[in-house]
Amino acid sequence: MHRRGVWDGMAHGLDWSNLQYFHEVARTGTLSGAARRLGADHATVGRRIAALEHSLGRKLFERHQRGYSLTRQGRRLLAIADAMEREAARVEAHAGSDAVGGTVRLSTLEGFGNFFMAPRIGGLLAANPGLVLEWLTIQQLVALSRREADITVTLSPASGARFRSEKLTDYRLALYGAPAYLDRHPPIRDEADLRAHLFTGYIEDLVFTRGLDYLGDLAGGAISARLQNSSLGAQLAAIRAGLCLGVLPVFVAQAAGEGLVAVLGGEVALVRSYWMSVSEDDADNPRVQRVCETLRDSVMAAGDLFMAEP
Amino acid sequence: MHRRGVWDGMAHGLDWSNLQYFHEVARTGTLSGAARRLGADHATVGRRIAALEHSLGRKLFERHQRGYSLTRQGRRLLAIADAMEREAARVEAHAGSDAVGGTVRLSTLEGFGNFFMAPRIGGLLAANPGLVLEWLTIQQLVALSRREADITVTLSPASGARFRSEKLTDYRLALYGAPAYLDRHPPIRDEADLRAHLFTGYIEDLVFTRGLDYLGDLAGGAISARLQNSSLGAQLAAIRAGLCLGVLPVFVAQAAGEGLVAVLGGEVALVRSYWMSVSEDDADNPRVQRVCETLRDSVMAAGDLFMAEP
DNA sequence: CCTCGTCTGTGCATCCGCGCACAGACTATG
DNA sequence: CATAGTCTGTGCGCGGATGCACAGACGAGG
Repeated sequence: MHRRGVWDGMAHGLDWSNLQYFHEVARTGTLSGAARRLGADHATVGRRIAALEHSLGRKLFERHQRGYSLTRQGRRLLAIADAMEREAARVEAHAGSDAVGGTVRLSTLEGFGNFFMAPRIGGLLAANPGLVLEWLTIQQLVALSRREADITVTLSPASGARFRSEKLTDYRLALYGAPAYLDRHPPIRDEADLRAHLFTGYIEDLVFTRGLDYLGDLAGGAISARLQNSSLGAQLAAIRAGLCLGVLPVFVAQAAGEGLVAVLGGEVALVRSYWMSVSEDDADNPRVQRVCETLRDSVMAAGDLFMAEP
Repeated sequence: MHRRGVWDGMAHGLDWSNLQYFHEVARTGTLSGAARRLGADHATVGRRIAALEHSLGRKLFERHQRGYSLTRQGRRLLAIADAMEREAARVEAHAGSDAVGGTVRLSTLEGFGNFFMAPRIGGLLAANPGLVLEWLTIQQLVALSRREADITVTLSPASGARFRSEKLTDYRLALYGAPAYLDRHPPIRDEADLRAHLFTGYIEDLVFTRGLDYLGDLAGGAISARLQNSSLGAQLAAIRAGLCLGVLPVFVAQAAGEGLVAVLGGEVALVRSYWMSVSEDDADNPRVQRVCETLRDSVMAAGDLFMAEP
């Protein structure tokens, strides 16, 4: 068995160092400049770029006499490398702060957080004067690390044994449109009629969280969204303004008030679930428990709001 | 000059490879397991973990006879490494898709996107039947790479010469509360009265986008938010529900309709700006231009909505 | 108790990636 | 035209990181 060489790539996945080199070359535009910043030789940088291109099977740079310039595919990769760089920068920044005083960090999906929980969180703050709540509203695109927050609410239980997960509730989704939109179009009688319509939905490429690809479940998957937005709030706004149809949780539509009509009421029946997860380490922290209880109790008190008929 | 060694760390920043090794050890819990997955020897993995700890000056793992377990500081680092891992995974996933047919990717801040532009985007889609719009609603926490989208709307012009930026408009912000909240509390006559109140705002740690730290500008910086949320929509919901006070763009408050009263109307006068940036490469793409025009025209047509008095 | 399988930790010889040095090409400045 | 300062690309010799082998410790299972 021979040793692993640069050109073999790694056994599993790629070498993050090469991405780091790539990022620096893309930033500075030259091998030499990147080499200076990395504390390495330009020859080394060139070799690692070549290795990365080889392992991806793609040309990332246009070799030019005066430097390197990104190809189209390189530009796409740079967006990702940028994101990694941003994370890496946090290592040094956050290294000192050990955080935590009276703060609890909670992360929830947009629908549950903004349209259900936000108006109901007052009691918790009133009853606990020392408590500061840091609340991340996450969109489907950022499958945020569960370690980033003390408590997370997501669509599926946390994998791995380091977390305790419990189901909060199931909830129903339905297809909605605005009266103005429905008046302008012929009546919709069955799923087949849907194909002629304009839809909004999540951005397909970015759907990490499994279970948010609603439209695929409709009309045999023949529907796709021409207006794709990462935010539920934007989708709601577009539907209410009468631009298009879209799938919404029933409780979100109710919270939004007037201006929404369920299309094909009974036929389109989607159900998803909210799960609450808390890290094993924090499970017995009283503050964290307090917040968990509030979430649980609020869902309980809401009765059948989540499973209501549209 | 001697060569750079593992123990020296890098000249600038840390070695991403070491983070990759760290991530794998944290995941598997053993050096040997990580080594197998990485296609390396357990001795190598152990040395690199030691090097990372040395360069950070922190102990990341508890050495145990049966494996490695994370320390408290290691757990914090893992959250970051997880995020990097997630990005790295996209490299291989996205490597194939070269995207782009008739799609344009747009990213906007939540206020501008969800509360202004979303209801006004219908004409663009109607006039361009082939166009698919991928629309990222970004929150303040994710200072998303501008390369991630074809067009971005942010609070400041893009730095660097690779982008063309233009100012869309200034906009005004004011302090709002719900009638129910204001009725329950003594009248607010000047900024000093604000100190007794409960506020919502962005998560302080995560404010990357400069210019979203509204509360710091009020009452001499003596105010801080006990309810911190990364999403404007959630803050709006909390304010409307009468839980607290908060700063909102005036046009957002107007779009939200009833249930909001401006506090200290004239005195609290905050102004920010929206900038639209487009990559140099895409500037002459007709589809991209079409979307840019729509944004420009919509803002223009809105008249003084953005600078309206509360 | 013994054996097997797993884990970490540590010398040691080896080899591969590294920095170095130099060549060739282009630009800017005078 | 000449010179100085960039840049990339390519051999070459070297040394440090790597894989290997082995020791020691622990748990499971017969």
